[in-house]
Amino acid sequence: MNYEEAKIKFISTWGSLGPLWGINKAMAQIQALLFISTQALSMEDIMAELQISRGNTSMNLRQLMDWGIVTKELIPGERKEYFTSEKDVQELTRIIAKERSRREIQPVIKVLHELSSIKDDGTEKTKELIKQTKALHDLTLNADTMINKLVNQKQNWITKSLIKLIK
Amino acid sequence: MNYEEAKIKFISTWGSLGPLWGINKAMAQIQALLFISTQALSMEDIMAELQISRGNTSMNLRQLMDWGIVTKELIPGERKEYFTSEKDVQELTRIIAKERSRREIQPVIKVLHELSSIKDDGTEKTKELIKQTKALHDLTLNADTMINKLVNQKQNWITKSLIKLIK
DNA sequence: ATAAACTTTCAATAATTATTGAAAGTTTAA
DNA sequence: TTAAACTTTCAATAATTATTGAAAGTTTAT
Repeated sequence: MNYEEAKIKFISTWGSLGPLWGINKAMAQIQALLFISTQALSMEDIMAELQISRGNTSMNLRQLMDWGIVTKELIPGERKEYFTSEKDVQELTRIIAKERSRREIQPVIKVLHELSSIKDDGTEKTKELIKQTKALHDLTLNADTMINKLVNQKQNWITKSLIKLIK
Repeated sequence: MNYEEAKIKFISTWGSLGPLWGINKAMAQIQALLFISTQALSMEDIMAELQISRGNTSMNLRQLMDWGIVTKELIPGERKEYFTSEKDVQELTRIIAKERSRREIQPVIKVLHELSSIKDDGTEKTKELIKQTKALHDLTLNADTMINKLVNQKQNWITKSLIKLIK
């Protein structure tokens, strides 16, 4: 496998993994392309490389910038805007975990808490609802807290954690 | 908020969370319904409660059974099949984590490993590709290993882990 | 102020994914 | 063996989500 083949395979694999961490295919592919690029790329470059439209490129770049994964880079003397991706995988992980926690997990925790606090009318079904939503609330809250703790330790978090846990 | 309102809210909230852990809305809703139900439900019951078609119900129940989250329960003297969900959130977490690791994370790890092993032709771009796919490979592998370790400790895994990590 | 170089927006369209419902299939009881 | 009770399958359709491309917007140089 040569460089070009490997690059294509990387972009398509990483793109298909996108939905797993909650971003769409094009967005993941743009990020993948920038992630392995040795220099900042213009919108034209990205469009040409991924064969996607200008509008699509623009919108997805915007989203990636909102997430803080991609940044604009202005090259002196150049009119075009150039883009680069965060290159440190640890930092990438931190950003994604934090964003997903905020956007998706927190609201669910709130609802589960609310539901587990409804008035117990003494019926079996109400007791079950309270019990189970409470269990999910505790689990979700704990998992979220743990992920954030792990992810906020900037250095070698996974390695460190593994050593502590597995030993 | 009374029981009925709480039930509806729970099912819809949990349903919307489905995509986050990789299952579709109807599937998540069926699981949610069974999760808080005090007895096993028939296909008719599920269809009526969630207002979804027979085919949809059948297909999604099948998938949930494939995942090992829902089990058939045959009630003596009854012709219909009845369904129940795993009720223990820890066990639920273990099943989901294991399945997702197997179906989605493992294949990506394999590809990343393959890509990080291409021949270094000495060019900067190839070096960068190798370096970055290797970094992602290591991260993904470590994260996956850690999740599986955590999730296989059957008892109080999150609590235990938190104590170790935060202290 | 004007025009060239560039980016963003968004209505239209395409692609994907979920859902339906009726026909085909299966199981059980008599 | 037959028929009733039930489940599964799958082609058609609906709903959702992603993508395009051209018009509108913005910035910069002169």
